[in-house]
Amino acid sequence: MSGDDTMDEDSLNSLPHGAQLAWGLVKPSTRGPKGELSVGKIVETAVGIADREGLPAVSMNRVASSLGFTTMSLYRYIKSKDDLLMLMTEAVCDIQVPEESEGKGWRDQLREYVEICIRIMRAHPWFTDIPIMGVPITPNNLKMVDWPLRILQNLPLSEYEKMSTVLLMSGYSRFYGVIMRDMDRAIEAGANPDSFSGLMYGEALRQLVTPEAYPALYPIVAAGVYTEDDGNKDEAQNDFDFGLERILDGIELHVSRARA
Amino acid sequence: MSGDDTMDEDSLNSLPHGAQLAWGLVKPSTRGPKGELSVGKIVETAVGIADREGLPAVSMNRVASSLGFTTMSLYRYIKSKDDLLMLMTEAVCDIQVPEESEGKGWRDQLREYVEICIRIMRAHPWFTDIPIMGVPITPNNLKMVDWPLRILQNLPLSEYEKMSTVLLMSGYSRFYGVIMRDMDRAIEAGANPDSFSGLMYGEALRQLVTPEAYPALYPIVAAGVYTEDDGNKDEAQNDFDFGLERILDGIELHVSRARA
DNA sequence: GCTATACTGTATACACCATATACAATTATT
DNA sequence: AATAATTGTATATGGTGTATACAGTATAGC
Repeated sequence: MSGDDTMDEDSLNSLPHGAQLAWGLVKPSTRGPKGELSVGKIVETAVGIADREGLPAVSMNRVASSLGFTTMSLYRYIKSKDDLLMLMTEAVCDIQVPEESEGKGWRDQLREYVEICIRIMRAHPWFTDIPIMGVPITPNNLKMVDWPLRILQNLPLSEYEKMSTVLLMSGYSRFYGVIMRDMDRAIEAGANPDSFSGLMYGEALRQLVTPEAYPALYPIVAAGVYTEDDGNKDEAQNDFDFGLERILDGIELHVSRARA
Repeated sequence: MSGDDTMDEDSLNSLPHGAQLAWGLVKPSTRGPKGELSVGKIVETAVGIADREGLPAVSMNRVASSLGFTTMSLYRYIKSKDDLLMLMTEAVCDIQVPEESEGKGWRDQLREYVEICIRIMRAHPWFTDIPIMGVPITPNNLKMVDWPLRILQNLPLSEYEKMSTVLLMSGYSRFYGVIMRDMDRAIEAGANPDSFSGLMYGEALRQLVTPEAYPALYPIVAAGVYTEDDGNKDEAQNDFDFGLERILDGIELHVSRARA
């Protein structure tokens, strides 16, 4: 009945405009000239700029003029810049979720999940520059929640625990995504020889971090383990794997306890 | 000899100006009128504004006029806004590291570390709005690295593993700091009745998340487990504890393996 | 087919933002 | 007393997101 309809409409309209666009809830208009632009083109252009020049380069003006239009034309398609940012994250999360690879156990599958999360963040270094506004509410982003939940499906965990586990995994991904993004940036800056971008922080810290004030950190800084902006990727990979395996171990332990 | 001195000076000067200030490396000037402002006052004011009105409210103009000065006066003390942000994070990390509480084991101590990290982020919700520019290089922030390293000191882990573990713990803290910050914000917005701030997302998602497209997520959304912006803090606390215990379990397992 | 309507892209304007620069006032050193 | 450094300020520049008003255009209903 129509009462329900309007109620549904209302709750759908309460979504941010970006989310409404992502879900295909915005009806295309028939009257008036058909738009030469499109939400898709705008988002694609914005992602391209962000990929090449970083998130700060993505201004409404920049995106519009890249497309050969004026700034304000974008607002005929997108209500605000926040909506654009939401759609950008949505666009790069349009991945193909692997088939329910029967052979692999949940550990391998979770590793795969984390790996793909991080691949997204490294392919689009601006990704983690966009602050988390809240829980995912757009289709592709929700796929990135549904997928790991499916991996955990047959484990003896409560739904709260499953959700917690997914949060844990995605949090770990995001955190290391940030670290690897920073590392990539440092390497890139290092490749550019005339930007000495503070790779000498290590030397400065070696002077400032005294054994008295920082007894546990001192040997690490002294050994150069702390500031390896030099791009020792293998070590970062080891760090990453180490943490991931600890988390998986912890989950496995919990699962085996629950089974007993 | 003077050659070494200038080299040291150089490496110290390579630090961002904010870090130089934090380490007390900037010599006060003798000539000219003594400043009526001070770096301390500026940072304190900025932190106060951010605490009360959020990070976007912290503009150079706002900070300066709060102190009764003009915008540009701040630049006599601080080179850039980035430096101000760095000093803000430094200021709120000026915590007292607990004594080497002999009674407690490393698990309890790590829990304490995470707890304090999160307390900082909740007391200063803007904290996690500041993007991580790189590895900590200021005194108080380094204390927050030294402390957990000290907790791990006597465990049979390599220095790389210790560093990885600290990264893991601080990453987990930060991730949940973000979640709890968002939750606090949602509650605050909910307390303000005329801002219906999208607490109806749950209803919208219940329409959009179908069992076909999101088989594993569907029951969670349907049960209302997913979107509890309603401020069910206990559940968040459970989620948080659950993840933390899994991580600690994983570390403990690794340690006991290393011991064997 | 005509008209009313809704939509398009644009131009202009506004209120911010960080910060470069020039300047007068002030103070310690020479 | 003269010099030189440092302070706070006023002004200006080039950026940001976006509200608003407007002219042109394509469709819907008559």
